[in-house]
Parts: sequence; C-alpha cells; structure tokens
Amino acid sequence: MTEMLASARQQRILDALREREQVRVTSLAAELGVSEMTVRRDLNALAERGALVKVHGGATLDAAPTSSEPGFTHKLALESGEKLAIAQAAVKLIKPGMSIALNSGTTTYALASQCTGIKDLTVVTNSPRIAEIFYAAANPSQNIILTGGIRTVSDALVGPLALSALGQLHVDVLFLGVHGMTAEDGFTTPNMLEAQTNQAFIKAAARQIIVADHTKWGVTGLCQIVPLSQVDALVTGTRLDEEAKDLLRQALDTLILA
Amino acid sequence: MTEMLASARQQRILDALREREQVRVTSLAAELGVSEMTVRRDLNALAERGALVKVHGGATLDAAPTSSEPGFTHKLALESGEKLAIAQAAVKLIKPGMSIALNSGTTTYALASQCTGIKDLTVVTNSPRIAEIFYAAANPSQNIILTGGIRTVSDALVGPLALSALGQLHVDVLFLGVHGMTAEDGFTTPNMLEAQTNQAFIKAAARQIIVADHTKWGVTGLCQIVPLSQVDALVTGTRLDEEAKDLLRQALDTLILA
DNA sequence: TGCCTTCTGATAGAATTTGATCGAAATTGT
DNA sequence: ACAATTTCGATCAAATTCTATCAGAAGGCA
Repeated sequence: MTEMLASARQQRILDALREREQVRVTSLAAELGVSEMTVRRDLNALAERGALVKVHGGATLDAAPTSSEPGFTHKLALESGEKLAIAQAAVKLIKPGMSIALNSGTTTYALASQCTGIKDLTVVTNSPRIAEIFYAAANPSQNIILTGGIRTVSDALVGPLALSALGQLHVDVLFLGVHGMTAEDGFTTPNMLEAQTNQAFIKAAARQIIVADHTKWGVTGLCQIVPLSQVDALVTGTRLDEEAKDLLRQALDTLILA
Repeated sequence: MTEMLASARQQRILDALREREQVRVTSLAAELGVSEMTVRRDLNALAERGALVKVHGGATLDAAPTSSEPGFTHKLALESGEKLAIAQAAVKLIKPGMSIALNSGTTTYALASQCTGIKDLTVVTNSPRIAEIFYAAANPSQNIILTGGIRTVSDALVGPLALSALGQLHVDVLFLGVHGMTAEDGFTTPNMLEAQTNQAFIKAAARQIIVADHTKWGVTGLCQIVPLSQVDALVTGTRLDEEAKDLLRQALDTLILA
C-alpha cells in the first residue's frame, strides 16, 4: 500500500468514526498500516480540535449530548416512524441537480436528513437546524442557502429579511411542513410570521409539495398559508382516515401515501 | 517532455488535486518533471491564493478535517485568554437598547458569549454559530437577526443574500473580526466573499470597531476589507508590540488595549 | 552583447513526522 | 483488594520534509 498523507489519515479516522460510532487504537493502526503511537498522536490532534473525544482504548464522537443539541430534534423527527416514512417517500421526488426548498418543521427536518447524499442539490431553507444537517454532511456538490431573518421558537427564520431573500430566489420544488390541514381552512400554522414566510416559499417554487403526518388532519392553526387546492401534492402517512383521504384526493392533484 | 509554463504547471497541480483529493510533493515532482523545490514554490503560490491547503508532504483541496462540532469554536474562542480579554473590553462599549452587528469569527464569537445578558439588545450577525449562542440564552428582550446567504467553511453567511440583508439594516455599532492587519494593507481576510460581506457590514453601521488579537498584526489576507484609517476603533490585547501600537494610534481615532 | 529580472535547481540546516522502547496509568478478572 | 493485562504518554533516534539561500539558466530590452 502506498504511503498516505497525515491529513488523509486523520480524515479516514473521522470517516471511520462516523461510520462506527467508536474506534479502537489497535484496529486503526492495523487498518491504516501505521504504528499505534501514530494513531495516538492523530487522536490527540483531532481531540484538541474537538473533532472527537478520546476514551480509553480509542475514541468516540461527542459523548455527552448537551440539552439543546440538534440530536434531540434529530431523534424526535426520526424515531417517529411515520415522519421517517413520509421523508423516505418524499425524497424519491428529488433528483440530482434539482433545487429544492425546505421550510422549518420536524417533517422537513426528517426529509433533510435523507437528502445529504444527493448530488448537485441546491437547498433553500429558513431553518438553521436543517442547514446544520447539510453543513455537517459537507457534501461538496451541494449548495445550501439559508434565508435570513429572525428566529421563532420553532426554529424558523421569518420577517422582512426572510421574505426579501425568498423573493430573490426560485426553486424547482418546495417541501412545506404545516401545523394543520382541513378541507375548509386549508393548510395552517399558528404563527402569523411563519405563515407569511411560508407563502413566500410557495411563490418562490415551481411546484409545491406538502409533507404532513396524519395528526395534522383536522387541526386549524391561526393563519392560513394556502388552500388545499393550490398546492401540487401532499405526502402523508397511511394512518390518515379514509374520509380525509377522499377529501384530499378531490382537492389535490396528487396524494402520496407513504 | 517539452518545457512547461509555470502557470500551466500550477493548473496541472490543481487538476491532479481535483482528481485525487490530495497530492504529494515527491510524486508531483516526478510527474511534472521538475524539482521538488519548484513544486513547493507552486504549492506556496497556490496556497496563498487559497486554491489549496498545504499539508506536510503535499497539499489537499479543502481545509483540515474540521468536524462541525460547536464545542470546537467555543473552546477555541474562550480558552484563549487574549480573546476573552478583548471580548470583555469590547462588551463595555455596548449599552442596553443598542443595536450591534457581529461578523463571523472566533473573537466576535467570544464577544457574543459576553453579550447574552444585555437587555434590549438587537444583534445582527452572519454567523449561525453566534446566532446559536443567543438562541440558547433565550433572553426575551433581545432581538437576533441572522443575515441569509451561503455558509463558508469559517461559518460566515456570504453572497448576494447576505449583502441584500445588510443593505436593509442599520446598526449603531459593528464589531468586526478580521484575519489580518498591517499599516500598508489595512484589515484583510483570505476569503473574497467574506471581504465583500464585511464591507457591507461596515456600510450598515454608524460606528466600526475592529476586534483582533496580536497575532493578526503583520498578516495580510487576500482581500482588503477596509484601510486602517476608515474604522473608528480597534480593541486588541496588550501583547501587541510597541511599534505596532504607535502605527495604529496614528491611523485610528481610538486604540483600546485589553 | 550586456544587463536585468524571473524562474529553476541544488545544497544545507532546521523542523516535522514516525516508530520503538519503557515506565506509568488505567482497566479487568478473581 | 490485588495482580495480570492492556493502554497511555514521554523520550530518543531515524527518516522524511520544509525553508532559506545561493548559483545558474532563460528570456526581455536597450
């Protein structure tokens, strides 16, 4: 095996860590074809940068999860089977080279987690947390655009800056998470500023796809974002009741059940 | 093999880098038919332009394996005593009710950590990490505005959206972290897009205050942000040498030593 | 041609990286 | 609690790589 640059070796250690959660000094030394001492030195260097945490015998990714860490939301979004299923159905609609928009929400967060591997993807979002997913994945072919604004408690950037940013952009597809949907009131959200921002998202996209699990049906938030009939598709779970499905099929072009 | 122009040789180095992710001085010298010294000089030239990053034994495309862990910057900013001292001196210039701007940087990050308790503060920043400090503190009297844009590796949101957002805003005081400062070249940064964004920050502020530790003196980045004389004050540490202090006192209205 | 600037190659000394060894520290089993 | 095993960190020597410096070659210009 050809010699390997020190920086490449450290990169491979980080790759191994992301894959296996934890690595051992002895196995790394064998895999990389260097002495254990060298592995130790690499681990020390990486630990000093905070890229990993050393433990006896090897190293792990950050061990102590702080309270308000993205991991919390991460699990929240992904451990809900329905949200994951919806995300997996929605991600099939995304092709390499496309530009998409994701508003802030746990369902769109789950979708974002599925998108980090897609090549040549441009993503517009108003959620710092969703942006963080892509930053962490660091896919060099992806282009992540964060709208500006003021953050709401639900992690959405809203206000004039967000509207101004979205007014300057245009994407192929918008995936919009909502708080409520009914036949009468359409798609709604409890926060007026978010509603306004979501309307700007809709204007900025050629196609609008709502992602929402069955718990959203029958819920009406303070503000309407858009009537049912004015979006192109809805991706939801199979647990939605039959009556709702019928109503949605009437109002929408496409209803996708995950 | 026929002779090759220096520029063509450097282009081939970049091509090889894109293909292989990393190159080695010895192999490049063999492939290009020149001495290792020449390869080193080419790598230095390319590294100064920011086209690649030198590592021991060769070069790689993007920077060191920086895992995007928040703790990294946090520790880096706060464990440096000088940065903390500068932040503590700078925070005294901020009064309740003011609006301030903070660009992305480890020194401004340290400053932000000191600001979470100030009442009725409006903060404009292009750093998601700095915004996160304020989000986590959740001071209800504070107003945090994140400019939009595309994130650089140094955690700065830049590009048209950032410029457009800053064009719509006006703050009382800007605290600007820089990468380098010299009497001749003024305040500089290695990233052109960041330089552009920082200039927009300067335009958006009534007063401009630079925060920079002594290691920045004598360093010139690729792009000038602004000449020394066109900012209102500089906050730096006492470790700056006397000659530098004299030069700065001549060029600036106010020099604050922490 | 003569002079100057720029680029290239060679050399030497400094700095970095690596592997081996050994005593100290931590972990595990009884 | 004690001993065996494993792992860790410090130190030194060898190898590699880097930087600084000098000298020669190539090309431009009067």
